[in-house]
Amino acid sequence: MLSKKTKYGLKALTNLARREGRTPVQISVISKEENISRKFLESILLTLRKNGFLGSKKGKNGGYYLLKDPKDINISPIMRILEGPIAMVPCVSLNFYETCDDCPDEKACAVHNLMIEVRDSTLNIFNNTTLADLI
Amino acid sequence: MLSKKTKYGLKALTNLARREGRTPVQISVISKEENISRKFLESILLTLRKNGFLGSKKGKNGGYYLLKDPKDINISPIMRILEGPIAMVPCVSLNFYETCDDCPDEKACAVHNLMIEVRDSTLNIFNNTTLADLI
DNA sequence: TTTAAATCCTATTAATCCGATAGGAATATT
DNA sequence: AATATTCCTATCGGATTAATAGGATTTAAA
Repeated sequence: MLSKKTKYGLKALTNLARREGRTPVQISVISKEENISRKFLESILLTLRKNGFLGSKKGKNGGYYLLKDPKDINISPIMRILEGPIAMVPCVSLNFYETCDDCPDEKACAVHNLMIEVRDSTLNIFNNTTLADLI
Repeated sequence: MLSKKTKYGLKALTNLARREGRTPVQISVISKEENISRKFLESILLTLRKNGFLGSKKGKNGGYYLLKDPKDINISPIMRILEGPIAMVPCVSLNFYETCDDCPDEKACAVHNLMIEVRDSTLNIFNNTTLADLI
């Protein structure tokens, strides 16, 4: 299941992507438009900014804005920052790999190989989707 | 992320599928072979049996066994019983549908449409995979 | 017929994660 | 100086997860 954090993050990003200019948009504006708890959204936008997906401006007339053109923002890294691993098991994760305690031999594990398939097909979608595609 | 319940359930089922006959196999045997907590596995096998994916025999020499040939056991319904929805958001789930509180219009939701794609590609894999394929 | 071996069933627990909230510090504009 | 905003850290309640406990029930075999 996708966390609300990820869902809200994506919605906020597409909300920004839909706008014409790059003037900062305040949290409260996005919060209202997308029906997202203001405080929760605040923490989400903060992590997106810290990870280089958003710029911000403090103080009056401040807010958040996209740093690049929506068509140049791929969603895979966004998914990884907000949701964590794209893979369904850590032992097939490309960016968050962990061994399994129970598995003596990964290559022989039925679940492992199945989940590689799922990971690849999901990743294929994400890698070919930009914010512009989401609008 | 795939729950351990699902992972263990799939491993237990493939363990049974790998065997020749249909004689009951005891929980403790599977538990040792697959490195799964005995009690936890017990509860998993119980739900699999209650949902028609396994047969069981009580008492001495009892245990669990597959009811059908592994090649006739598709994993999609197993995933749904153990893991719940295959979709990443309830609003695109075929079997566990729920509306979103925040979304005024599903069809216009960027996340919704993206997650339909992911659901379809994942489901395509599950629908075309049987226990026999997992071995 | 007794004993042992197994599943069946319900309840409980400890730990973790998630969504949300609180409250003030820092900063920019007017 | 006043106001509006992001920034930051901390916390909370509830849900979920993985695992455990303990006994009831059933079956096979000695």
